[in-house]
Amino acid sequence: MLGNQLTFRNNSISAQVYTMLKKQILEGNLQPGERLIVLEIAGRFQISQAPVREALERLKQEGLIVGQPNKGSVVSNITSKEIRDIFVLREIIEGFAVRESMPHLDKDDFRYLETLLDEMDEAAHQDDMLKILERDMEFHGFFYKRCNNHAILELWNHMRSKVMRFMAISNRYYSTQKLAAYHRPLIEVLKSGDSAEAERQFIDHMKSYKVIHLD
Amino acid sequence: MLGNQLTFRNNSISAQVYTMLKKQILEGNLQPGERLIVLEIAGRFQISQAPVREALERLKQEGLIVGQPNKGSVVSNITSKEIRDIFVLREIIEGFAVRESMPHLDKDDFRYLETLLDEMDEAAHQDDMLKILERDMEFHGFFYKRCNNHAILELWNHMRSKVMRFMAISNRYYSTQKLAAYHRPLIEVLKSGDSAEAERQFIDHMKSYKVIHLD
DNA sequence: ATAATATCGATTATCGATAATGTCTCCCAA
DNA sequence: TTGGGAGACATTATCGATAATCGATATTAT
Repeated sequence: MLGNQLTFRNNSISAQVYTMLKKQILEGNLQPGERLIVLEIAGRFQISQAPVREALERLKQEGLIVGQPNKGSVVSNITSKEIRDIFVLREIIEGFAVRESMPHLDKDDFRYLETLLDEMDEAAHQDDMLKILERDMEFHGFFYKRCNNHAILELWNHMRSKVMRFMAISNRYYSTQKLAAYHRPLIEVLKSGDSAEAERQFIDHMKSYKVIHLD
Repeated sequence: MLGNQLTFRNNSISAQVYTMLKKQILEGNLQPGERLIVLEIAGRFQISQAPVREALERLKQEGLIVGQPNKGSVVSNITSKEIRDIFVLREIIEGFAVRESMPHLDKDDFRYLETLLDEMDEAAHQDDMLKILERDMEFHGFFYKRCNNHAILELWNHMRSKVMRFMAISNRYYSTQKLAAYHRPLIEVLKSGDSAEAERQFIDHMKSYKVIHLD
């Protein structure tokens, strides 16, 4: 089920377990409802329970797994209501993030964003759903990083896991072929410098996401 | 330093340690920079390291403590930039939360909010700073709970720890005597049912907080 | 037959000990 | 004088074992 091996390079064992489990969950290899049993995981990687417990604790905090005391953990389910809530929140926040970051954007930034879209197209060509998603997250995350508000960046990191996971689970892959194309106009309006219009377009973009993924 | 005893009632040991440490941090009894040493805490409560480590892990996730690997944990510092960021975020979110919850408010809700303000006044009379803060958080939290958006509620819970902690640490207690009075007009506008005006007033309220606490 | 209780297997929660890591001091040599 | 390395110490990270808990099933009493 989890084929990978731990590499034991720089990080602590618990960090490696955490990273590996998170990856499996985000990519949908570990399905909602699937149980995560401490001794079993520890046995598979030839490690003791402690680091596994620590990794699970972190995942629990992030909401990727849930568990009642003395009853173990399962990969959490993610309802479309939850995702809808997140998209509503994004509508509110992302406009702000774009507006705030715009004044600081330069040519390199635009080039970077365009690179992301190119890679998205490339990934679409290879039907690499995960890569498409990652680039999409990176594109939007860019503004959260640049809006100079740590609370908002933190919020984004939290939302991102859930959004990625939902997209990876829900098999609504249609339209991801055209995802890059949907984004290109956004770069244009950013270049124009009209921040009110940019904010409006990002919000519309957000709304169309909701339609694509939730209706 | 930590006088309390664990009660060993319903909850797991780790949950009790977590609750107790969190309380100490939020109330400012554990100051930023203070070290949290696993063996020392375990020794004080006559328990082993495991539950302490688990509690610290949770606090770390919440941002109440920070620590580098192999170097232990200290109570995190909280900068006024961070708080400012949070207040900016609240300005954006709280208006929405109020607007969304307004249609569902009834007489009991208004009464409840008024009770909170009464208790706030009472606490001010007793110079019970902590109680004032708790009621303030409860007042604002009310709308996050009622806006029917789980992501926003979660966000609030996260912000709340930091706000409470900052207020408990910063010794800017002035004006808390009048805090309830500042809130009463908000209830009036809620009763009026004019949601655009309510949103506006809550945002203003937010802005005046910023002034009070950060300038 | 049914309800209450005892037992069992699986798993988590907790324990106490050992290994690994980082920090500090002190000593010595360049 | 100073820089750097050997230890000593403090602390975390990891370990493997035991205790506590849960759900299911078997057993007993009525």
